[in-house]
Amino acid sequence: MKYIIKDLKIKGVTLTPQRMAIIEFLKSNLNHPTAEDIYKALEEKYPSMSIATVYSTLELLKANGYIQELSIRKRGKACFDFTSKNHHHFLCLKCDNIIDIESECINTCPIVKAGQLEGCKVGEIQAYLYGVCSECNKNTIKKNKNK
Amino acid sequence: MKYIIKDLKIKGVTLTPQRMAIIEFLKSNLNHPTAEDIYKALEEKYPSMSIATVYSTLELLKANGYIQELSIRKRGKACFDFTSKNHHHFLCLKCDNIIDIESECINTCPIVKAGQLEGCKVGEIQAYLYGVCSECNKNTIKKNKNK
DNA sequence: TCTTAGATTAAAATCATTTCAATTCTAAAA
DNA sequence: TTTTAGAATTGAAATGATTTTAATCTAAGA
Ligand SMILES: [Mn+2]
Ligand SMILES: [Mn+2]
Ligand SMILES: [Zn+2]
Ligand SMILES: [Zn+2]
Repeated sequence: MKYIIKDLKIKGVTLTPQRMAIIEFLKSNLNHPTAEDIYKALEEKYPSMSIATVYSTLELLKANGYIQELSIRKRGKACFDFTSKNHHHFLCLKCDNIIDIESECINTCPIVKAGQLEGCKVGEIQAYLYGVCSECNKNTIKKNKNK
Repeated sequence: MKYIIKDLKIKGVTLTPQRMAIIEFLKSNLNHPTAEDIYKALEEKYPSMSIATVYSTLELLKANGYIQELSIRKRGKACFDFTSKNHHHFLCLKCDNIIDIESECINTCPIVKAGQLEGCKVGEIQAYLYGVCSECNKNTIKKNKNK
């Protein structure tokens, strides 16, 4: 974790209290928070912080490869993932929770290696699955029983 | 193609000229147009058409499973795909073109079948790849040679 | 013809994100 | 330590995609 701080310093990035707080928050909240989530969580401790700072810091962290931005919510807010590791995501359309899915699938995906993308340089990959999570499924079953 | 018209009629959906035009446009423009693309393309023939009609028709078609909505552009416009077939998408970050990638990968993806999603009901799957397309790569090479 | 539900429209509203100009902070030089 | 220039932060305004609203239109049935 500390390596980010060191790393950013080496790159000449100024580590302001606001940036530190945002990094700290992301580090301990791996549940894919939105910019607003971060802003609201920090406003008690940093009442003067602006949402613009949150966005610019997220941009900075993304540009340096520390976080990933997900556009899993169609027409909704972006959310952020404090990792550079490739993995899938599942969005529950009932409770809006996002579940991480670890998988080699993406990296070993035959498409990326050969096939329809000759000549293309592939950087980022995001796979989004949509449905109803097990928790919400349980609740649905309960409700049906009560009828 | 005609089956959609028939299908929608059976479902009791009114097929207005606007809706027909939008369906027709989507049918012959499989390059993932945005709502605005559709609106602009049709405004000559239907000068009175509203962008709200485009959005509501897209919603209707999506709800009935005729089109897919892609959120591949982070913080950008949604775009639409006149197919229910599952496939990947590649977005070129230089020219903004989207390339279709056919693949069994998604359906046969081991994650979906077993693993971390027990109890979850998975509906839609979208995989987005980001990078530079072969065309844009060529241009980059040319530019470098001229230096 | 009259009625009614649904569809369309233009305009206003919403909401996430970005931009802007003014102010404040940081870090390095003097 | 003081100065200073550049970078970061702030609050507010602007932007842009999408949604909502209220009025109007249209087609089918009574
Ligand atoms: Mn994740
Ligand atoms: Mn496609
Ligand atoms: Zn759920
Ligand atoms: Zn390209």
